Amino acid sequence: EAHDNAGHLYLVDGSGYLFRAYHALPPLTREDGTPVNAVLGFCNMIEKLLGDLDDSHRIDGDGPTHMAVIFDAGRVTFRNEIYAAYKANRPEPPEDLVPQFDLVRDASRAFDLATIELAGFEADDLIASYAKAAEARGMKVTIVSSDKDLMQLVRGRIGMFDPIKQRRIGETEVMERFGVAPDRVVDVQALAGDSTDNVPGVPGIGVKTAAQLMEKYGSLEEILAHADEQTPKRRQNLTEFADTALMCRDLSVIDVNVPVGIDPLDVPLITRDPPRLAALRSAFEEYEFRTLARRVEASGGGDGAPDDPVAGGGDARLVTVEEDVPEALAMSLAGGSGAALAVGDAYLAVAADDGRARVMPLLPGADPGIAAVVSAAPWSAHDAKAILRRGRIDGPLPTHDTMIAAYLLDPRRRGYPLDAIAEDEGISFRAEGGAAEACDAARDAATVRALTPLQEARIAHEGLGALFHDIEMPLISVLVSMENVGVAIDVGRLAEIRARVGTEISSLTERIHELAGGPFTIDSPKQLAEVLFERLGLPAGRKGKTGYSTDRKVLRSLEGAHPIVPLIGRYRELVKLDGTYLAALPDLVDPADGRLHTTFNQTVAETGRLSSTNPNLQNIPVRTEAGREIRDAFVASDGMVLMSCDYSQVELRILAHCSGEPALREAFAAGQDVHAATAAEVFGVPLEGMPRDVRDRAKAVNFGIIYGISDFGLSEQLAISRADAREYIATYLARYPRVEAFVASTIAEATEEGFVTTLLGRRRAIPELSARTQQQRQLGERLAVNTVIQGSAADIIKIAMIRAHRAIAESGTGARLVLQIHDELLIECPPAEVDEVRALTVEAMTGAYALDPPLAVDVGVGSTWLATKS
DNA sequence: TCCGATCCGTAC
DNA sequence: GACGTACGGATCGGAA
Repeated sequence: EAHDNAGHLYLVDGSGYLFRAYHALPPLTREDGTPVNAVLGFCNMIEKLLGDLDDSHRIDGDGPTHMAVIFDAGRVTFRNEIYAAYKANRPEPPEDLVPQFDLVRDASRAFDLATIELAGFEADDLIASYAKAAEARGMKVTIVSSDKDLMQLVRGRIGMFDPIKQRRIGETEVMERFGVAPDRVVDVQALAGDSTDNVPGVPGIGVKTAAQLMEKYGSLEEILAHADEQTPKRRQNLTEFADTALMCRDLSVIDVNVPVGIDPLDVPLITRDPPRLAALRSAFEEYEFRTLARRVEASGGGDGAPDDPVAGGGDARLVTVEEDVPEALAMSLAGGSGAALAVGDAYLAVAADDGRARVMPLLPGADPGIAAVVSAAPWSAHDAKAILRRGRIDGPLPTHDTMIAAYLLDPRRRGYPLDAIAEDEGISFRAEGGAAEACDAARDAATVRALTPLQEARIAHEGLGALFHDIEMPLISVLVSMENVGVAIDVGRLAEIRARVGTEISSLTERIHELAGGPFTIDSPKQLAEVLFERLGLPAGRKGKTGYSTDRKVLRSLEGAHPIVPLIGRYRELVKLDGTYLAALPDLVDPADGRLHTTFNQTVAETGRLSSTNPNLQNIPVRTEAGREIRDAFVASDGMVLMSCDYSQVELRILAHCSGEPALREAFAAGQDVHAATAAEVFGVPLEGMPRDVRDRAKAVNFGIIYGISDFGLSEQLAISRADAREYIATYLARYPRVEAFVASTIAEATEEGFVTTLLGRRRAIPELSARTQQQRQLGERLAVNTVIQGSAADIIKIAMIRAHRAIAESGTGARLVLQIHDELLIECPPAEVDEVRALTVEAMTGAYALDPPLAVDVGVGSTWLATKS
């Protein structure tokens, strides 16, 4: 505030960066054999830093006024007097790095930067001292380093910049990393240890535990004083390692007043000084850094640094970039036939018909320009959902999305980056006339524009037009809406469950270690196998690539053989819930509205299903009691209820429909329990008084059919012999001959055509069917059958989502779609409107496709997600 | 320090 | 070798 004009000192951790650069770059020598890879890395970093800082200087007036590069000098410092082993495990520097120490100091001076080192002190100490001195003079300080040891210095006007990750580090980032304020980082490190600095820490305590303890007790001393409140093992460790921890903390503290030799504040930063540029250029030429030398030359000439002309590819088409404002952009698009859009971090680009691209700068956060442009004319884009979300809007929809089109044309790809898709179609653009980021956006927009007609033609040719235009494209705005709405979660409830689960995990850990005869990492399958099968002598079962399996099936077979086995099972269950849900979900709550906002991915699953990430809300537990507690923490927002609408047996209904199997269709028509009906058919057991386990076996067979059955898989699932499994399958197919025919014809057709097709025309190529090995071909057969069924179900629920979204919107009710979990739609609804919303959603879902047997939907209402499952 | 492979376990 | 589709956490070991 009062210090606006005091200046801004940048302190570069030269030694830290030199080592990083050395390891990051391949060996590289000058013609005379001198190694220079680390010097090159260093120069590139400084160059980038100065370039970036020019930008920031221009944008917010926060650029550096002073800059110094600090190096370590010598390997022995005053810390070795305190602790002889300090950094003792740090190896001698590699041979080809040593000669670069001097070169890099020269390079630093060539940049005309204050270049500082002092015998007996680490760079960290010098940095801390200068930072403190500058702070006292009211200056801002930025420490340029990736070294976490320096994070303790962050406070007020002192921040960090990580040149590797290119991000600023303030107090918030330090809190994220260590769970405590910067000035307490040393306490956490003393507890958790740090292998790179040979700091041992206290066994069994990592950063997370250390942060929890700090949260509770406030300081290392207090934690040690209250060791008796911990579990026995931890108490012992804390007591035993108390002295080490205290010493380590003292070693880690950077708080030194170094006798300053050169004051960096005496060296103001000059970036565009001609003599400096000349010196720099000659230094680069001496190192034979030709690219850097050329860049200096160019910047000295006064013109902006030109892009590498080769970068865009030899035959790339040229797009000229022009900056514009949203109003003008929207005006120019109005009445036009369509525009291709691309959004980068900072720019929206629009490709026009004349080979030019207009770009407009975007504000951070919601930029109203996006809404203006997408509303002005028909548009297309690559990943339109991302653009709509960037603009915080859910429409108007584009007419074409190149990412989704590419997915429909080939759902087997691992990803759909625009440049890769374009390259496959022989499309290549380069852009000129704007900032690098603007050019990137412009190039993407031009690419989308060129790609669109090619894809449209292919979509039509493959019979994918209806699926694309009537299902996948309209689905985009449904997904945008659902992602924006999010789902409410009771964080307090989660914390309460977590506390309970944590206690049980601790006691399980203790008892397991006791029974094993000593501590080990239970989470490590390798160590667990060693304990179970060697130390305890239990019979080992299956082997994987690296050793004996310890998965649930193996553990179950060991039940009763040793008391440790059930404890491990329970431990696994709770650790899974803790790590995957209880610990992770609260961090992903949006502070703006206290809700979880997942991302639905429309182009990942090869069958056409959606997937959900960040967090994945399609695998929230429901099967075990402990898991259900987590589902119970998903709640309706105030004054609303949750409504869950599930398709009943949708995949088996699709199987019945596609096969035309009368017995199956009749079972559905009669409203029977289809698994029980199957049991009656296959095992000859009367429906009345059907035993649970018989029904369950039939259920497994039904699922087996859907997954593409094999005797091996079914035998594993049911823990029966392969011969018995084979028998089950044979009987099933004999009782349901049309299912057998459907499976056979699906495989035959897939083999013939090379792909399968779902009810709505979605395609998936199955190259496995013409593979060399029988194993691969059998996999192909299973994929063929499963894809038809799972993919058709995916098509149908996507239609249902569009219909339900529209029906809800038109109803004027306050309901809204919240989640899709493959065969379920979760809706948030005002209680007074439950009946209306239930009716219209059921209609939207059952009417999505004329299936025979018809689609059926089960609905549950409750105040939590769990409660909807009556 | 980072990243991929592996193992394991949640969901439908 | 392992009945389908996903996502993600933890460990471990090699590479940068």
